Amino acid sequence: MSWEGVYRLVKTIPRGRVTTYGEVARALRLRGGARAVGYALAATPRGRGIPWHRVLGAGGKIRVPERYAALQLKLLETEGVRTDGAAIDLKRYGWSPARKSQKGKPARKRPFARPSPL
DNA sequence: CATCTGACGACCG
DNA sequence: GCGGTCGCCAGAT
Repeated sequence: MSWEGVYRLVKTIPRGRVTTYGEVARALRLRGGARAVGYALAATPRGRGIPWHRVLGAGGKIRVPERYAALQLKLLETEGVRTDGAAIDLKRYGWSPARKSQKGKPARKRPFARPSPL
């Protein structure tokens, strides 16, 4: 219920791109921080087309329990996202969610968004 | 109402 | 680079 915001945002992550728990938390201004996003995704309702696999831990590390890790990698590879050894390269595939309208600061350029290699 | 249960991340030794 | 601490929240039992 209260995780709706998280699910909505996660659904906007483009195919072939990934973001992190931290990014999602900051975009939504969640008090619980990245942890809250983790809680939300842990309870992701199935069958709603929520691309939970596009959310990674800080540094692009896979952060799902063992039983889902292989599936997540498979889904990502299906979208053209290759793992760079221990983690996904955020410089390559990282995507920043649009933040909730800030006051003064007009969304400065993040060092994140980079042209997709696809 | 009390507890338990998890997909985090910054920081420190 | 690895392991521990700490802040944090909704839902199920």
